[in-house]
Amino acid sequence: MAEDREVTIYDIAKYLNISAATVSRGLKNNPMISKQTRKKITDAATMLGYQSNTFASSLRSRQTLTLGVLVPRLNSHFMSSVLAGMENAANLHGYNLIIAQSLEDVDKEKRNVLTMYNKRVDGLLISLSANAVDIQHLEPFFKKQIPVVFFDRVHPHADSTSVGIDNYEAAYKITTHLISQGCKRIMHLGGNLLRNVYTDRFKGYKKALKDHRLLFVESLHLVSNLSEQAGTEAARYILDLPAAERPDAVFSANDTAAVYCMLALKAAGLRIPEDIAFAGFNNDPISKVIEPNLTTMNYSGEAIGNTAATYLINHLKGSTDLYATNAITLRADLVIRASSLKKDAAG
Amino acid sequence: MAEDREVTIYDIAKYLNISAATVSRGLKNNPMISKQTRKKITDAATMLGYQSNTFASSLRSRQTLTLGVLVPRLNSHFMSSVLAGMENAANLHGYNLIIAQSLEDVDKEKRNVLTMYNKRVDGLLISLSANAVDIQHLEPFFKKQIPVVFFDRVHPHADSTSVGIDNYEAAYKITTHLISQGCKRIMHLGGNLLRNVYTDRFKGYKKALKDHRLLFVESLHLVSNLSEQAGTEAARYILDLPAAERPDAVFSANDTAAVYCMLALKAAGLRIPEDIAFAGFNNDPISKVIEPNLTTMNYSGEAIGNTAATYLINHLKGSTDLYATNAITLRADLVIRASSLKKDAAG
DNA sequence: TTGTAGGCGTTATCAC
DNA sequence: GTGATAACGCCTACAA
Repeated sequence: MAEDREVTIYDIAKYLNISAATVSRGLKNNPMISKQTRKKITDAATMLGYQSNTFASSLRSRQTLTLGVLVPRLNSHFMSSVLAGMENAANLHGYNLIIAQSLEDVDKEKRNVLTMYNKRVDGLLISLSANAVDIQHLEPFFKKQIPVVFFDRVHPHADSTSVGIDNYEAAYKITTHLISQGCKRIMHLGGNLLRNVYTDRFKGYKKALKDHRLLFVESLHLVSNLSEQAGTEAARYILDLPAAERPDAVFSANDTAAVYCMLALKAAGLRIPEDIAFAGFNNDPISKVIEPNLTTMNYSGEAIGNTAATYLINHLKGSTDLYATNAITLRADLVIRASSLKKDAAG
Repeated sequence: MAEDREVTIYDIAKYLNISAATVSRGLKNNPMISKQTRKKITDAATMLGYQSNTFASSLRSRQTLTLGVLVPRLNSHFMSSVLAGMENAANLHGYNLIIAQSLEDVDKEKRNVLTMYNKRVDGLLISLSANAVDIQHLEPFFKKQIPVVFFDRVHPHADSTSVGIDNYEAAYKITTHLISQGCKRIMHLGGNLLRNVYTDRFKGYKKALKDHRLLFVESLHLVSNLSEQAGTEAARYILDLPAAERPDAVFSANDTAAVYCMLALKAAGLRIPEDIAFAGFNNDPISKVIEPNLTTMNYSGEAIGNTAATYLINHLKGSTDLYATNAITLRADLVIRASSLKKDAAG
């Protein structure tokens, strides 16, 4: 019963007594074909239940209308916002997304890159895994001139563009804000220094200290994966410090670590911001729920995703030269909330 | 300079003075081919920079090693966990994920279904949009016997399987728990009743009321999209109620609405759980950050995603009959936290 | 164990 | 405007 062969343009052609070439053209609304036949074709197509075979088409036309997306982890608030933004942009232009995660593992990242290549994605959107030392594994793409756009965790490369925010400036602003609140011993919870987002935040933090004549203290710089657990451990670390060496503020490179650090310190009886002020990064939903609300850096994951995908697609459509722009920097705004308002709390 | 033609199995064949067929076999580790030639082939492949063309292969072999994933929204904690679980399972078995979101819009969902079909995904994983009345639009898949697995927001269909939790029982447990704490006027913040997850939670809630001789009160049943805003509006609604008609507990069908409702009520001076107890659903990260911590239903999005994808893949590989199982129900556990512990709070 | 030949469904290139 | 024909890169009977 079940007819297994696909309905092809040949079936339509036969049905209408015209050539397959004409059907192919008619289906794509090629203006060379008369309005009449075009209508006949589309009608016959729906009535025969025709559905175009994308990869037969891809094989011939050398484009897949598919973008590869490679992220460290799928399940973070920030990343899912980015994906939502990308999906919107892609969908708008008739592109699809094929998505994989590296789980912060370069080897998996490498395999994924090759898979994307084998699937002949038209372009690649990538945010690097924590421990990727270089971008050697992207060579196949560069060699074949398949456009690559980095987002968030970027890496400079002549044949690509990066989309992100100015992490240096953002961290500088946050740190300066804490200093303006009277904080003098500001701890930094940072991420893996192989990634620009974390080195830049670290540098911005140090520069702000320096500009305000505060000493950078090694023991107040912790590097971790910024997970819930890392936040809790940071709290333990702080509590174990001699009273005189305790920080009077914490600037965390993400909200998760900040919030879990706060929770543990609160449980230990410390008052925030009186005893210790806090600032995070990302404007994650939890930053608006924790008490006191967490001062943080707000920037839109959706905007980053949308921008990166749109830029890539425009390039593919030939309306933009990918290499005209090396970096696209989106805005990030300091959102001041109670967790860092030492002066108000005192007053 | 840039040689634009792809490196194909013919290039390898020519290079080694063997036939393309042998190369094709060798590349797939076909045991018919001698170990020696196999090695020669793979060596030549890497040295020539060969990368297999997936869709040329797909065109011929009629399988894409790609699964379509269709979700209402990408950017929720639950959904991104699901995706992470699916990606793990898919990756493990050599499958890829092509992902799209309907943004709760049936029409977009319909278009996406067709795109997935045109891309000839080997199987479809779908969670329905809020306002999908039927699953007429999945017919192409059913007709062609392409397996479909529903997850979370499911829909009964003879030719598919569903993966989710027992929402009815979960809601029953939650409501019973609130009743056991002495609550008598329990409000329910529910979602769109077209979706099983919300009708089942609603039914479980009503059944628990009935079993404990409590009246179901229409005015204590709100239907919304369960967003932050919906939570805040629910609080407004509660505050506007005459004192005698106010609920003494709220069971929300998700944590987001619960938490934003709590925040607004707290801001208005109500005490939780003394004045009004709370329970949510999902065990979202915010439920552990809000004060008091939110009682909720815990179930793993990753497990759901992983199970759904694994099941689908096993079916594709022929090791499972898709229709042997109509529904896979994963466990969900009540996580009791301070927000619902009226008795403790009183004591 | 390997080679030959034809076809998967579409589109590009010429013709007319 | 439309038609013939040859690719695109790979796989798989069948033959050797």
